[in-house]
Amino acid sequence: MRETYDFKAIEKKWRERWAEAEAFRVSEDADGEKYYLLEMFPYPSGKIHMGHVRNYAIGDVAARFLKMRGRNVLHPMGWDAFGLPAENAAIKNGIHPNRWTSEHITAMREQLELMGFAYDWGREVATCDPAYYRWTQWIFVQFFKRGLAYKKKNPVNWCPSCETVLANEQVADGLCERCGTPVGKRELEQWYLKITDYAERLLADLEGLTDWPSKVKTMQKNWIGKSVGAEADFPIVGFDRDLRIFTTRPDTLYGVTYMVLAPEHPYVRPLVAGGVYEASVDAFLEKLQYLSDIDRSATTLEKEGLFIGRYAVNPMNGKEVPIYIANYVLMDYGTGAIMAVPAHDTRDFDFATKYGLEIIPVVDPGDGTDLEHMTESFVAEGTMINSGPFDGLGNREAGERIAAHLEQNGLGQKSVNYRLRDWLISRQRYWGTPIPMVFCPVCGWVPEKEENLPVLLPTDVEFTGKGESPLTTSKSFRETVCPACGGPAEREIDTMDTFLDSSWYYLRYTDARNTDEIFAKGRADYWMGVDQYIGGVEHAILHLLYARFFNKFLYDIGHSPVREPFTRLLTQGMVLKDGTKMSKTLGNVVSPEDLVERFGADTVRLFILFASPPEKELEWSDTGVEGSYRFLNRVYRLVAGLREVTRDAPDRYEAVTEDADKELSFAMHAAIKKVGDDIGGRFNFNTAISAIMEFVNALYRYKGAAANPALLKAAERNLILLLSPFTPHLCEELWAETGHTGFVYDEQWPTYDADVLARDTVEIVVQINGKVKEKLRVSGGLGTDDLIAAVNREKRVRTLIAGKEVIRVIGVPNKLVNIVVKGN
RNA sequence: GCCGGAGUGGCGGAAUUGGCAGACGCAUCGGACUUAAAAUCCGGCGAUCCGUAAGGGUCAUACCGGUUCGACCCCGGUCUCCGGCACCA
Repeated sequence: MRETYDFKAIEKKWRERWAEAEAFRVSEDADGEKYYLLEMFPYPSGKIHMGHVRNYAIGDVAARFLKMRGRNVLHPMGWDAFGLPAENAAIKNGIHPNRWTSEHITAMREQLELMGFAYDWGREVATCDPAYYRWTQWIFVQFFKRGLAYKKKNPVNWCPSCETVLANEQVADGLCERCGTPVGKRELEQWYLKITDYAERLLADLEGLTDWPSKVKTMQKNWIGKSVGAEADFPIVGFDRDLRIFTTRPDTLYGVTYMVLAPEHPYVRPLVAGGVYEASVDAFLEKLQYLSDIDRSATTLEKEGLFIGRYAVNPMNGKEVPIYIANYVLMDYGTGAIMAVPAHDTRDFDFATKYGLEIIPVVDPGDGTDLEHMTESFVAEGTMINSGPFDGLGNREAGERIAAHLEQNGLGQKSVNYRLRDWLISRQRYWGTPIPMVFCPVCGWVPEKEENLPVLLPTDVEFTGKGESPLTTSKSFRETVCPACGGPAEREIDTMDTFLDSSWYYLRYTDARNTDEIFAKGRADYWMGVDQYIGGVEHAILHLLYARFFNKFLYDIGHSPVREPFTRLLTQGMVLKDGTKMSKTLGNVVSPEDLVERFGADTVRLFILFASPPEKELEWSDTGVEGSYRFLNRVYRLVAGLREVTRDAPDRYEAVTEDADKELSFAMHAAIKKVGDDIGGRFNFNTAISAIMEFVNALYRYKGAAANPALLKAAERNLILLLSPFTPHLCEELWAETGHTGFVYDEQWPTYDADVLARDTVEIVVQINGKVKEKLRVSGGLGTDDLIAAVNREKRVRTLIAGKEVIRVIGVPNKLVNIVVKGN
């Protein structure tokens, strides 16, 4: 064994051996209960960053650990390979996106392999591969066949920089989530997926995800945004149609003092046409047109509105109230119209105050609030007033009864609304999955025949970065024949949002090479669901919601075997430098490659797992990395130094009797227990590593004592096993150097002996009035009474309580005795 | 504004069920080894007070209060920071 830890030679050697042996291939036939461990696959940018390293190191330790615990672990990797950067490179440098992407995949795969991650590369997928996107298209066709994919003309979010439309989910604060450009509106005919049909299930099934962070569940819940209430029809004076509104507060119907329509509401024009209000309404609408989406949606924006000269009739009491249009009512939620109850809604209160509108309280908080002169709206629970037959009821019950009254009298009905909108999936880009639809002048929109899939991306396109989808420039692509009638027809030229590609990849991994079907049912049945999914919290809403939606759909049509795809979810924290996110613009990026070059992959893996628990943010520390490197050297030297003693020692050790031996034996079993519990339970890798460090420290202390070679040999062996999931290259080397054959990865995880951990004597704490005064050694395992008796016998304790009145004594076995005394 | 989460030494962080606060590591200081340095090994290291010393006292987990024999942990309130949503009727 060499004197020093030559990580370069060691890591290269074991990488090659693993690859040769295809050590990480798995199949359904292997022994052991299956475990599907998945990390979110990366976009092939060409370079891995610390976030990737952290994400995949967490997964890799878990995978290796579970494998050693006897599980049949599926741990695949692939590429979320469609997307804008490749296309932008094509526009800028004339490289075809396909070449750009495959080169970047190759580069990144090498970097991942350099880290020593145990993937089954035989299942690698790339979403831009026709063998993959064929099935993305197939899923789209299934959606279409069941009426869940439709094309609709609508004002859509348009990013002028990316030159494409965006889903609502991809607009943050009115800015494009990708590039930060303010998003505008365009009227376009686009494809949508009816995710709203799944809103209720996506919401309800969150309940069952007990091993998901509550934070993520809350975010999804808020995003789906379920509101329970009622719709009601308000007749409009002198108009032939009723105005339908949605409210979550039917209890406040008697407090309605005006109505508000969204400016885009279809009734607005007919209601003002030819009248004196037409000109001012036009002016108001024009002004709104010029407002960008950000300004329009800002909460800080002053509420503005306009009376349109019409009145509506309250269906409950016949009261006539004025109709307004205002910038704070949205067309695409509810019915695009509201009843305004300023007494019990903050927004309505603001508006009413500004325009001098009537305020009628109908819910009394019952705390003496002066309802005649309200200074703010009252939105909490209370007792009904000014509400005819409903006076005196609790407002909650009144709401139920009023909603029932509406329903019975044909004035409205109970209703549920979701904030979730249908998913706009058309993108006017080249580098994505073609939408497999054909427009026939006779048959309308027809899906491509399933046997003709995939609809391949054409190669004869120009990348100008302007205007419509680059697919329009292809001579061959657009013209086709109708799959239904065989007549001349045109292909859809938009491609899919890349989020569709990543919404089902976890299913494809179960049978990644299948050319006949999306995946064999038996294989998905065996592997699904994903037992542990790991990724960044930035995907808490979009990716995870879409993936759940796709899986539910595939479940409904008999393909996915599970209702929820991801049983357990871990969202890892960001890697920070100097308290902020690493970014090129800030120039604080630490390159994994450089660090691997200087310290080796094992050191980087160890540090990134040791510095912080996985779900927390991790502050990067260069000196901390050096510390991890020192530790691995220390381990290497320790094992090298022990060889002399352990080489010829027996494999089993007899019961230990010497004190020093007992200490080491205890340290060993304690480490086995702690490391196993910490990895197996809550993924507390940082404390697991601490425990290994303590074990190493104990071994260094022991080395000087009269050594028991057989015990040392066992300790050496267990140390290597415990450390191996974290620093696999080093441990394979040490495993081989200590005379073992085969991969340490294939070994059994060690077990501990509970009897060793139950020590003969334990140190217990003696407290007086809750303050630690003394520490004593007593026999282990004493019951409460025996413990107290033992403590009472101690001279030192009797001195402590001499002359004091003992009121009470509390004993906690193996821990402490607290003596409560009076006086000092 | 609403909804989450978090506040512990110089720093990253431990404390698994209410039971020794600060494990482990980083930084730093001291010692050994060395001609010397690096590396390595050993040791000190929350604050403060008393004591020459051995040793002992007091305070301390953002802040205020409560429950309890005992609180970083549970309860009520306040502050700060981070994240998500944001005119969704």
